[in-house]
Amino acid sequence: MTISVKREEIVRVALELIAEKGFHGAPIALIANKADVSVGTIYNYFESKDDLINVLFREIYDKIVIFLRHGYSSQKPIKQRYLHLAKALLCYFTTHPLDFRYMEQFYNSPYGVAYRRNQLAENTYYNNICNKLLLEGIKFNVLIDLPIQVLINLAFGPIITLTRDHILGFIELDDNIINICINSCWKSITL
Amino acid sequence: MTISVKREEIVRVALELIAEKGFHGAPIALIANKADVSVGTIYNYFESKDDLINVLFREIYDKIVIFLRHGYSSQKPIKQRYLHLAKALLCYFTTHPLDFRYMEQFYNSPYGVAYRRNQLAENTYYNNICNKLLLEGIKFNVLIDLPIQVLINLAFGPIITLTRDHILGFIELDDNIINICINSCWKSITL
Amino acid sequence: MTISVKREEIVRVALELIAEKGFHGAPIALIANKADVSVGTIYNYFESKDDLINVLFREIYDKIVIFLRHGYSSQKPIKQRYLHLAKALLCYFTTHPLDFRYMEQFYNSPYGVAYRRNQLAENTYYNNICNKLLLEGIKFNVLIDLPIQVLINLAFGPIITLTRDHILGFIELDDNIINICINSCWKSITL
Amino acid sequence: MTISVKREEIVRVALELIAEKGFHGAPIALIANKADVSVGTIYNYFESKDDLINVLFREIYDKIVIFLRHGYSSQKPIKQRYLHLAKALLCYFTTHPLDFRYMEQFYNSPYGVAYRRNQLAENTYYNNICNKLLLEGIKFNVLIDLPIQVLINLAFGPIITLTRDHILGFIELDDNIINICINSCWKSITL
DNA sequence: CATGAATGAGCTTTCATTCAT
DNA sequence: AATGAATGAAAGCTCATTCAT
Repeated sequence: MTISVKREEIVRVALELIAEKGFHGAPIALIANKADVSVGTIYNYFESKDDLINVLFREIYDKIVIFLRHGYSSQKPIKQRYLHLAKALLCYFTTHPLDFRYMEQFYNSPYGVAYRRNQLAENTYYNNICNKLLLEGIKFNVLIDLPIQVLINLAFGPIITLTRDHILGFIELDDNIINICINSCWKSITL
Repeated sequence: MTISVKREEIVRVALELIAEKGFHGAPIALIANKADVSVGTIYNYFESKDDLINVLFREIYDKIVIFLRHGYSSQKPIKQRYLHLAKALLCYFTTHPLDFRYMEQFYNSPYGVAYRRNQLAENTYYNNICNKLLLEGIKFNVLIDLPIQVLINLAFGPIITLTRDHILGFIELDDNIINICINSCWKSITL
Repeated sequence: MTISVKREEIVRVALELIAEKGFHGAPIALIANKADVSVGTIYNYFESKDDLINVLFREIYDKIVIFLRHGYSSQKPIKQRYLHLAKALLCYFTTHPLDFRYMEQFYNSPYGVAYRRNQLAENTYYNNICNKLLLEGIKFNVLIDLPIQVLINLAFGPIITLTRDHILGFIELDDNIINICINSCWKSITL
Repeated sequence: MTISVKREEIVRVALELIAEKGFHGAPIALIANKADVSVGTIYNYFESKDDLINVLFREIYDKIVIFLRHGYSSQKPIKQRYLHLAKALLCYFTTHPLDFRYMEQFYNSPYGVAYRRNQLAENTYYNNICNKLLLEGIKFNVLIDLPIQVLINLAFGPIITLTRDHILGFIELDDNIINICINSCWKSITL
C-alpha cells in the first residue's frame, strides 16, 4: 500500500538535478548520493536512466493534467475555459519551476522528439483538454479555423515562453501583465 | 585569401550533427571523422568544443541578422516591418532547418542561458531590430505597453514554436496558414 | 575491516612505475593494467592522478617518520641522535629504493615545491625530528648557528645524494663508507 | 660566421620555459611561438625535442665549465682551489637561476640518468676539474680516502642543495653564510 | 530489496612530428 | 631555410550499468 519512500526520493532528487543541470549534469551516482540510496537501488526501481527520465516525465505530465482539470468544467463558455487553462498552466509552472525546467529539458532532447512522434503515431494526440477546447472553439466558429497544432502554438506558445523567461529571471511577471498576455493570446486566436 | 575549406567542413558537420543529435550526440571524434579531418585539426581552428559551439552560434546568428535586414526599412510603417521580420524569420528557418535546430539546442542549454545573461548584462540587448521595432511601436501607441521582453514573446514566440513543429514534421505550413498566424500575432500585440 | 587489496595493488604499481619512469611514464591506464584493475577502479579510490600522487607521497612519508622514530630517544646525546637519524634515513632508503626514487620525483616536481611552500606557510615545518634536533644543537652551542634550513642541507644533503648515487648504481656503499660519511657530515655542522 | 639568431632564440626560450615549467610545460609549439619562429624551424636546427633538450644541457654544461675554469689554477693550493670551485659554482647558479633549474630538471629525469650512465660507460667521468682536484687531494693525504663519487657528494652536494633552496626562495643566502657553508664542507672532507 | 565496488567504452584535449609549399 | 596546417596516438577522466554479497 505504501509507495516506497526510497523511490520517492530518487524521483525527487532526479527532478531537481536534471531540472537544474540537465540530463548530463545528473549522473546516476549523484542522484543516488543525494537521495541517500545506493546506485543499485535506483536500478531496482527503474530499468535504466532512460526509464527514470521517461517515468519522471510521465509523473509531471499527469500532475499538470490533474491541476489543469481542477475547477475546469466543459459546461463553461469557451473563453472562460481558455482563460482557466492558460492561467492554470502559468500558475502551475511558476509554482513548480523545477517541473517546468524538467519538461523543457525533456522536450528539447531526443526523448521529447521521440515522445511527440510516438504520440502522433498512436493518435492519442487529440485527447488532451487543450486540444479538445480548441477543436470545440473551431467547431462553433469562435476560433480561427487552423490546424489544431497550429492553433495550440498561438494559444499557448507565448504562455510557455513567458514562463521560461520568468523562471530564468529574465522578466518579472505580475497579475496585470499575466492578464494582458493571456487576453492577447485569446485575441490572437479568435475570429 | 581563401577561407579554409577544412574549417568550413568542420563547421558544416558540427552544425549537422549537433542540430540532429544534440551536443552530446556530436563527439569531436565523430565530427572529425565526418568532416574527413583529424581530431587535431579541429583544435587548430577552435580552442575547444565550447568554442566551436559558440562560434557556430555566432555564425548562424549573424546570417539570420543579415537575412532579416535584407529588404527591411525603418521608413516603412510598423506593421509592415513586423510582417517583414516575422515572415523572414519563418522563411529563414524553414529553409535552414539545421540552423533552427542548432539554435534551439543552443538556447536550451547552459550555453544559451549564459549567452542571454551576458547580453542582458552588457546592455546590448536592446540593439537588435526586433526589439527596436517593438519599442517604437510602444512609443507611438501602436503596440500594447508591456515590458519589451514580454512583448517579444507574444510577437515572435508562436512564430518560433510553429517553425519547430513544422521542422519536426508535426505540422505542414503553407502561405495561407503562415499569413493567418503572423496576422494573429500582430493582432495580439496591438492596442 | 580488511583494507582493499585492489587499492593496495594500485598504490604498489603506481609507486613502482612512477619511481622508475617518472609521473609521465606512469599513465593511469598502465597503472590499471599492471594492477589488474580497471581504470575506473583507480578513480574509485583516488579523486585524480594528482590525488594518487599526493596520497602515495604521504604514505611513504609516514612510513619514513615511523622508521626514523624507531629507537630514537630525545634523552640521548645530540650526536648519537644525529647518527641515528642519518643512518636510519640511509638504511630506509637503501632498503626501499622505490620509495627513495618516488620521493625524489615528488620533491623535484611542482608537487614537491607546492608541498614545501605549504609546509612553510603552515608553520608545521619545524615540527619534524630532524629540525628539532638541529635547533636543540644550536641552542646548546654544539652546532653552528646557521638558519635551520641551511644546516639541514649540510647535515643531511650528502646523505640523500649518496643514497641516490647508490640506488642508481653509481657507487657502492658499505658500512665503513657510510660511517665515514655520516661522521664527516657531523663534523661539518659542529662548532 | 654568424650563428643563427633564430637558433639562439629557440635555445633561450626553451631554457626559460623548461626551467620554469618543466619539460612538459614547454611544448614545441609554445617554444616556437615565444621564439617568434615556426615549429618547422625548430626541426631544422634540432632533430627532435630530445635533441634540443640534450643540446641545451650540453651548452649550459660547457658554460659552467668555462666559468669554473676562469681564475682557476692547478698551481694553487688544494684548499684554495676547492674554495674557488665551490664559490664559483654557487655564484654561477645564483646568477643563472634558469640554468640551475634546467640542470635540475635534466638530471632528475630519464635524460639525466641516461647521461650519467653514459658518462660512466665512456669512462670520461674522471675528466672534470672537480674530480681531478679531489683525486689529487686524496693522493696527497689532504682529503679523506673515499671513492671519488662519494667524496663529490660531501664536497659539493650541500652547495647544490643550498643553491636550490635559495633559488626556490626557501632560504636567503649571504656572503657570511656562504663562507661558513663552504668551509664546513671543506672540513667534512679533510683528514 | 539493498548495496557499492568494479567495469571499460567513450569523452575532450594535448602535442611531437611531418611535409607540401 | 622557413612555414604552419595537418596528423593521430595517447593522456586523464566520467559514468551507465552489472553483480556478488
